[in-house]
Amino acid sequence: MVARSTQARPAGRKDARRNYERLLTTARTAFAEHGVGASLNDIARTAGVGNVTLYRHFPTRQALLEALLGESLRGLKARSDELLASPSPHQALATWMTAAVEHAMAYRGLVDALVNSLADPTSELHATCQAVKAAGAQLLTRAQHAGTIRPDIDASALFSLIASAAWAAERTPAYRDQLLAVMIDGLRRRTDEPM
Amino acid sequence: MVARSTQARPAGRKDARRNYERLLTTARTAFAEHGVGASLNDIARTAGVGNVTLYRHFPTRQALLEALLGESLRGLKARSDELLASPSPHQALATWMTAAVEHAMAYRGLVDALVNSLADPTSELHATCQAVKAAGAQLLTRAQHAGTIRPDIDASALFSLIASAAWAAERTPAYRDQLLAVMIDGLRRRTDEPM
DNA sequence: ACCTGAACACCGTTCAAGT
DNA sequence: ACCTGAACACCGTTCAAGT
Repeated sequence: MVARSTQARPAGRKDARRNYERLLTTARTAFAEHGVGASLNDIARTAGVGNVTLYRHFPTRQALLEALLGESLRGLKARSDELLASPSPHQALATWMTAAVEHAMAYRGLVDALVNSLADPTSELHATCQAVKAAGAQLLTRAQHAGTIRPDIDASALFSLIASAAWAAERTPAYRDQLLAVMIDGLRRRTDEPM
Repeated sequence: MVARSTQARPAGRKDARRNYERLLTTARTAFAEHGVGASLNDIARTAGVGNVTLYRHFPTRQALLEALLGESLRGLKARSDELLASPSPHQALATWMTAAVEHAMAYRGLVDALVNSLADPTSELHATCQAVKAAGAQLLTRAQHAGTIRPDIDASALFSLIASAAWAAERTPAYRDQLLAVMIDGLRRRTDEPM
């Protein structure tokens, strides 16, 4: 298990640390306003920093996202651990899926970045997304073992489902709960064939 | 009902018509290769045409997409009409949803464009997407009337669901059928509460 | 009427220097 | 060590002219 901390706040020169923090807070507001596609040059400019300084600290956009969201996303693992102790495996999975969708909607366009990074081992977000997927896998297999969730679904399919819900909910927020309800219901193991 | 034909092939000067056709075929292969985000300047260049010529024929990227896909997308309306005559309202909806997902996956990134255009009345794709949504609505309400589909879903939610399936399937094609199966199953009206 | 090449303001990325 | 401003090759869009 290679769970090394990605919280690598630089401990070097004082101005370097100051620039690092300024970039993070500027990026946070820029992403919140313009989505994850916000101009990086713009972020550097409003942070009062040369653009190359931004690139040195965060070589890619995904590195910046990891620095901003890694901690929160890794919180989904802790949430999963908690829920594993709850009485209803089915309800635990549903609750966690809802939380995961919320996390993936932190910024406009974020879901795309998350899904892309899961498919790209060189992405700085890759390990984080894999951890989220693994956290979901625990709850999924427990619910499958309990017999309430269809057994043909694997962790990757669950991740895709959550991502697609977040993607749609980002565009039509009014339908967020309904879309999630449909998907969670669709995961239920079929016991009847009435139609 | 404002269903005027959008097949407005220009009937003016001969070179204008030739450029129009060249742009269409070039755009088709460019979108197929690079997704709907393909460079428009590049398309004009390889079509052997000035970039402004492209913009005159197709003021926006969505206008180009409409010219390329409008006919095929409007085919979903015809398909819906056919399926309205089929014996099983439930199966008819499921079949049409599958077809709609396939249509939305014609080019990489297309689903995004379709969903955006549905929310934007000024888009050249707007009317086409609304027609698709309306086609789905017919099958939806028939199935709801038959009692097999949950009654709280409306046409917009169905469109969101189809779009999200297409979005996810574009990234993880191996799960396409499974994601669709989950969603279609989730639309089923709940008759039991076993859990 | 319809066309084209060049310009414009952007983008992410990389350069050559500065202290 | 760490920084910056300027350059590079792109993008979509618009310009001033051409025939």
